[in-house]
Amino acid sequence: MERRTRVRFAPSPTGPLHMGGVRTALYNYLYAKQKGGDFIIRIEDTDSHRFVPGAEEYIIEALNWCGIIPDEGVDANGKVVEEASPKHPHAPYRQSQRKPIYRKYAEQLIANGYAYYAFDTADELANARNEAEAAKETFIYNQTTREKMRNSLTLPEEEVKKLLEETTDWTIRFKMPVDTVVKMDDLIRGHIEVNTSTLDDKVLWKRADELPTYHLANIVDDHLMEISEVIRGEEWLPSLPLHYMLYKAFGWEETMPRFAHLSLLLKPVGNGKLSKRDGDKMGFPVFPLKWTNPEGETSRGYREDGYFPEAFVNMLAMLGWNPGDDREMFTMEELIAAFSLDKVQKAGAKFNPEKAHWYNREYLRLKTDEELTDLLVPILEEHGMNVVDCPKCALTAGADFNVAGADMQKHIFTKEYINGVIAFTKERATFVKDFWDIAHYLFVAPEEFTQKDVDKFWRPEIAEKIGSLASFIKEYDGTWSVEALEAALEEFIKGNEWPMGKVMNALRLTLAGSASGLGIADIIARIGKAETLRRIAFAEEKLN
RNA sequence: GCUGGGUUCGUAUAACGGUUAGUACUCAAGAUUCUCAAUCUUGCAAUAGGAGUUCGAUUCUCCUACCCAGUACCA
Repeated sequence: MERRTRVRFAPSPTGPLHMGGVRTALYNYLYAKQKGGDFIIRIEDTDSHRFVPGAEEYIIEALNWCGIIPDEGVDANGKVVEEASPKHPHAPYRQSQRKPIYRKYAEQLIANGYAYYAFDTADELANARNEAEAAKETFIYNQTTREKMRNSLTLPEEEVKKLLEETTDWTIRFKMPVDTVVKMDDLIRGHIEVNTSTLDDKVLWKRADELPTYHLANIVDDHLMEISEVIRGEEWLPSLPLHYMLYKAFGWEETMPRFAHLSLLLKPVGNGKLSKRDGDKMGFPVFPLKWTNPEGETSRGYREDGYFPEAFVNMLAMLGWNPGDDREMFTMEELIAAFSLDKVQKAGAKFNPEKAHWYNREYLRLKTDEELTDLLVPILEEHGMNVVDCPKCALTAGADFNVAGADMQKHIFTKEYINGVIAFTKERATFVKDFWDIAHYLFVAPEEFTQKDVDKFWRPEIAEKIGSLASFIKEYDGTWSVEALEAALEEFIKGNEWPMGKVMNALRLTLAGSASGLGIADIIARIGKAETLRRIAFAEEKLN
């Protein structure tokens, strides 16, 4: 029997989506798209105490930034769907709004002997745990202890009835069978067996807020929404037997989804899973987008740090999955075509920030100069630069453009100029914002000079030569191009039998403020003759 | 503690039971250049340990060690 592929990503809106969560969503999405199926978003907000404002919106925006677009559960405006429609037949997709659905399923379990009412208060349970702890044991609410607790299995029928009507803090618990081996299959991990005697009687439904717990809501909704595969984090593996038992108790074994448990993302060094703390300490984001929590604390995001979404997604996809060959660069389309659950790694993957950088650099090189120009313009404007589309448009009245298209005095630059800067500095950058650090002196003249380089290169015997060099540049009337200038400078310096390296470094110091950086001819060709002479004069005055 | 999962260079990973255990990132050296990057070349570096099955084990089985998760009226 052919079953339509329907998978879901079911986050809990208790905070920003962690990059591990993004990976889970991504794998679900890739799987669904490859099979021509549906990728559904469902919000699991059954814990009324842990709701965080803005978290749901954040999650959807983050997935959207990554290009992980849901087919169902979220509408075109990025809102979680509340009203059923042909495209979203299972609305609402927020579990808190599905509240009325769950109780009858819990009651059905009781009617069939798979669950029972439990009247133990939070205090009673806490006491039982403390006592067990004192005796160096772990309290577990299961077949060995439920006989001693207050529930519908131990209390007289009359009292149960009374408590159900008169109290509001009871729960419905699953009655875990004794000594039964649950045989499970995981798409990634293979066959797993667990004995039910090691499991406890999980709470399925709470009278206090009339909401189900994760386990009940999850099974009921996956069934109702006709989910074919559940791809989720490894933290759920221990509850898989319970979920199998629930499908069986409901009589839904025939349509039970297949399960795949993904390993966790681990911290780059040391042991343990990746946490926000690691990111702060080592200088990388753990969230896709910047997040400000209700207390006002902010966490950096990949987007705000300057990562391209394609690079972020590509990097994430390769953490714990491989295509079976040596390819490393994948578009979303290529990922969809190549993805396979049996190539997903069983062990947890340590996140490597350096590889993330590498991916961004590769994607930056793939962008055209024009695309990068558009991305760089806002950054230049933040630094006080003015960017115009063309030398002749209205805005540029009064500007005096050099041959490269820049007015260095008024800080007005044409897009063509920026384009040219990007073209020859592209392979030095990892992020778009790097262009400023790499080439800021192609926009503004240096006012300070690196002391270390001054000490090393601004020696009297060299400094005196810079003056003659300035005269040479002033008199130069050849082609104003990188190649011609480079040849002319070399000929002049070598012709005078001056030390090439020392003179050039001293010259770069005057032009760029530092001895290391872009090629001399590259700088001069772009800033123009007037600006070159001005900078040399300024440096001579300041350094001599 | 108990239950479950996991273990190939520093990291991510490849290898029908038969390879000099491959690739990428990082790192190092060399080439190149006016410097710094970039680029190119080369290099460093791994099957957790022990038994067993087999002609042969990274691959299959068991034990040990270590790591991770779960052990909530949280998801």
